[in-house]
Amino acid sequence: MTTTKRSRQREAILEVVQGTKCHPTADWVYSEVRKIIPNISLGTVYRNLSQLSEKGTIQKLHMGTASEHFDGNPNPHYHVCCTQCGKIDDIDAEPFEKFNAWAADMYDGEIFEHYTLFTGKCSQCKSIKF
Amino acid sequence: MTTTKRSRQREAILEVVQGTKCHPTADWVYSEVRKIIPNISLGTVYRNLSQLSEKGTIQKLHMGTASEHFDGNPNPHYHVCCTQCGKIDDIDAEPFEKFNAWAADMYDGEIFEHYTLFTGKCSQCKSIKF
DNA sequence: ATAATAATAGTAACAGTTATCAATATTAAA
DNA sequence: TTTAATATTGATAACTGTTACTATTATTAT
Repeated sequence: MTTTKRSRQREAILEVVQGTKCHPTADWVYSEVRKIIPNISLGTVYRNLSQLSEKGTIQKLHMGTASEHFDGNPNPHYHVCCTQCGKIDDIDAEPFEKFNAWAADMYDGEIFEHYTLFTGKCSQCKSIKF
Repeated sequence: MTTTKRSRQREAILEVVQGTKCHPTADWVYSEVRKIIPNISLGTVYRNLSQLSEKGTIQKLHMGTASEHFDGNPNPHYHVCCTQCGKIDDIDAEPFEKFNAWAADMYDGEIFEHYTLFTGKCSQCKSIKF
């Protein structure tokens, strides 16, 4: 098992991901990190985002879109995608375990976990009169 | 709004998707449809799978993998991905509406729907002794 | 200091998908 | 039935997000 060496790039990437609630894509992280390390390469961003999510420091989120999103909060929690503005909000709550039990009841195999994405309307969009 | 003309290609594609429970990718559909129409092009398969899922005849499933999967059953239902063999099983049940209510309770916006993928072990893998 | 090697920048390659376009097939109307 | 209009096709190029490659640089343990 290969040891890990620190790098200023990885630390900057982690800071960017942990410093936002926007659940960014690799490209967004790249453009932000370049403000700190202008000549960082996109490959480095991808490499470190993968490494960090494999280590469990951050999360990789599959939003059903072309590109992956990342979340600086490694704890399992749900997300709501606003159908109006596209914003991804957190729902900070423990996993809804009853759901697994409910599914297991209708499935002849075993159920381990569930990955859920909610759609909805965020509070800002909700309050816009039109 | 542009009208639709029948095509033997689209009908073959639909038959293939409706004729399997394996939740195939475009590539799998392509290789199957070629048994019926050997010179069909991959672009045609993609084009029709998109069109059919936009029309609501089939479903496009985001499995969090590189390629999209399709489901000949257009009715909303859940899926379980076996962590051992990768098979995607159906759970034929109505959406678990309580889940939306539960989420709405902790969210200051509105909740419309949820998309869930379960992980687990399918019945075949479950029965294998090792 | 030095040696070992993890990480980098830069770039090419890759996979899945979408776009382009001339030729073909389907449909509605004459 | 021809004809005209146009949706669809096969073939292929282009595009996007991501990963792989490689020589160079940075980090760490000795």
